[in-house]
Amino acid sequence: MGTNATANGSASSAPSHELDAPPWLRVESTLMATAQAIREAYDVRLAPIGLTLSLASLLSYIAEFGPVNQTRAAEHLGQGRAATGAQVDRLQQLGLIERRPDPDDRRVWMVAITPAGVAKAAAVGEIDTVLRSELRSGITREERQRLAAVLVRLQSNVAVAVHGVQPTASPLPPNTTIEERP
Amino acid sequence: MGTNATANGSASSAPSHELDAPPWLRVESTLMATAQAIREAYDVRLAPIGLTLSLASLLSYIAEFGPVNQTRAAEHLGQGRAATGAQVDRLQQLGLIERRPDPDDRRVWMVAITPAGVAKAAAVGEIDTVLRSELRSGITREERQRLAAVLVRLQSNVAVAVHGVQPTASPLPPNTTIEERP
DNA sequence: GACAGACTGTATGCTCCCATACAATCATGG
DNA sequence: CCATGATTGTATGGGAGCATACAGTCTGTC
Repeated sequence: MGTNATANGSASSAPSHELDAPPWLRVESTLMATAQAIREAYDVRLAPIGLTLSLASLLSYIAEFGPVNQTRAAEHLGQGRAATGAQVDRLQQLGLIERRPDPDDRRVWMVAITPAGVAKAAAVGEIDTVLRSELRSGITREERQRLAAVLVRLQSNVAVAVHGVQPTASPLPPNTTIEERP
Repeated sequence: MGTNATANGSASSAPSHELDAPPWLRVESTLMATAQAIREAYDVRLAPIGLTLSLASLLSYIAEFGPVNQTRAAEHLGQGRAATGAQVDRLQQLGLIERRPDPDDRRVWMVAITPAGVAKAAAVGEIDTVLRSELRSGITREERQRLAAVLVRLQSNVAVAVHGVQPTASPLPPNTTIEERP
């Protein structure tokens, strides 16, 4: 889980309990806990309309960028094709998207949004706007920008640490958007 | 996945492709992607010694804070008891920890570290130190502190958004440690 | 034109976690 | 004492994702 408190102040038991935590992972730990908490918050807010964060993300993508094939969508979402295929199945069962054959390529399914999907996507957009504004309360825009910059730097360092060099034009660089609009 | 590039510069296809991304989720998206990348980096680095991030985290906790029961460990790691139990099983199979009956309470298993576990925990510590220093390259300490502060604020906002009020002394506030040592 | 290679979507097995339900055990009020 | 409630650890079913393997299809080269 991730809904940890912010600073549990005065625990009742040990006094020097504040800074024990895992002996390693400090900022990194906070970062990962925060990410999970955000994911959870989105899931909670999206549950009333019957979606999860990943499904809503896929739906929004299809709603905005016309019919696409699944590989494109998977790359954009930074997932594998298998996972995306399963998500497409579910969205299709919900009647929010539909698969159309590509006349030019009999292998691919073009995934397109339905009218019901358009409505759902609008609802997702509203929920996102509201939640995001709540999450950003008390955080200035400059802070967000600095945060994003450090995060990007961190991602770059991760890429170097894992793959040796940062992937220049790799097939999966979608989520790297940085804040630039209010 | 999370090993996204930092800024994919000039894609070959569309020119205005840089800032499209998911129409919602901006800083939040970057945050979550970064967290996943970090988790992956730890998993990659820990794989040679046969551990995963969650297992290593549990092992380190047991190594540092003597024998504990599983519920305590689960709370500290911010997980459920079931997941922790499974992890304890695996660490026990690896001979890194052992379960001892609690003489005062026949329900509980006190989880204690073994000599092999001590050695493994030391290896984990080394890996963590090295990787963390790599991840922090090019990021000043002040930036990290600001980052942590914003993250804590974000977590607080999430708690408010999800639970209405931030959990004051909830039973799971462990990961919230903030950077304070080099 | 035919064939080796690349690509799309899917199926399978694996990992990791949660949420619920459950048996065993403690703790407390009568 | 003993019945009721709480707590510990576990079993089970589910969700979500990955990596691999696979069949069907396109594409480039000879």
